[in-house]
Amino acid sequence: MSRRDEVIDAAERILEAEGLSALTMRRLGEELAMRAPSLYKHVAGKPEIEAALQERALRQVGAALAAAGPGLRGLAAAYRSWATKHPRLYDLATRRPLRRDDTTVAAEAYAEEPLLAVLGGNRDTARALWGVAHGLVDLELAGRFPPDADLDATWDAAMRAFSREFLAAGPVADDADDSVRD
Amino acid sequence: MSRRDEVIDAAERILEAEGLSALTMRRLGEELAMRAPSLYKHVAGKPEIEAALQERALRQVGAALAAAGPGLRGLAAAYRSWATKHPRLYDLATRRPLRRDDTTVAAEAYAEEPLLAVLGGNRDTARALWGVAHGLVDLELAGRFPPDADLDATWDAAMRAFSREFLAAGPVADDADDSVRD
DNA sequence: TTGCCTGGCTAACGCTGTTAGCCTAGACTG
DNA sequence: CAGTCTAGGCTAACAGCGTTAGCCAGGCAA
Repeated sequence: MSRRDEVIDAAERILEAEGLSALTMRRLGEELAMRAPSLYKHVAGKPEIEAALQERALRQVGAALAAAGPGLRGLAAAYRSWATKHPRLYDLATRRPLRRDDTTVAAEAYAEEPLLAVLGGNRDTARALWGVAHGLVDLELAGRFPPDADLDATWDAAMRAFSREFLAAGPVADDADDSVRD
Repeated sequence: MSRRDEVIDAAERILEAEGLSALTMRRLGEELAMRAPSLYKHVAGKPEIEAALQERALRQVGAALAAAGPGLRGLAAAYRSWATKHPRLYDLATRRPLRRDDTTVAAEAYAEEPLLAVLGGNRDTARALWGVAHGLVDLELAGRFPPDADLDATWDAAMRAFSREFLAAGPVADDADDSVRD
């Protein structure tokens, strides 16, 4: 494992355990038993570290989705579950612009794949679905729903809506209790 | 207008014109022809300024929604339009935890009102709808959709799904081209 | 052996939010 | 009218941030 990978590993460890504000170059150096400026021998700067973590997060999400239970609800549950288990990583990965280079774009495509598979390749509905999932997770993680909100019910409402839409829109095998077309 | 309000005004101006990274205490002082430490005579610290801006943003969103065109699609269009016109304010308002005090909670309720009005008071579906809208806007603002994505089509797919769900769920008068029930 | 490159180090810079402590102008009070 | 208090400015300074410059030891290659 290259020294650079060790740096990224340590960054991930600190981020998950102590949060984004603890992820400083000096703290990172401490974790690796070196001084902060020495990190620059292995890494261009903090933005590069963050981009690497974004890429890792995308790959992890992709893997979680690929291993998800069947259909729309399985996908949604896997998404929400991964995000709430790795809130800081999710936060870093989605709450700031993605630096689009070859590796991040590849990771992005990888994460998107299971969605498209379920949706028969319909990109618009896939994006819409991603939108709900991200929106609900994002608001939940930011503590924007009132404490007494029943989020399971909220997700249920959203998924009910979307499974109808996808049934209407194209070839999706989900919990088909309905067949609608317009 | 109190001196404190002038500080918040200046902060809003700087945020909208120059972005979050430009919103520093020294820059803010400059805008008000004073030194940064003097700001602390009017405001407890930067977090308070940010919370005040969050509250303003919520009120503005609420007003935009209240003035929106009819039905679900009007609401969605108004939401997206406000957010893309005030990306930095939207960002600040939604991408970090809300400091819940009396004024922010009141502002939150105010912003939520038009949603609940359209949805006949169903909070779960309202939250789900908020989730999609926020998710799509958030991903758009963060530049997470590929440059060639047709976001109008994406919003359309989402709104189609949701108008069906709401028709099914309860008393909503929207662009009713369908009637589904399960 | 000599030279070079890798990967550590210290010192320092300019930026951030924030605190301590000083001072002055105006208002209020005896 | 004199005295006091306070609101609201100021400078100096601190700790922490990301980052750069420049130095130096160890290992490897010619």
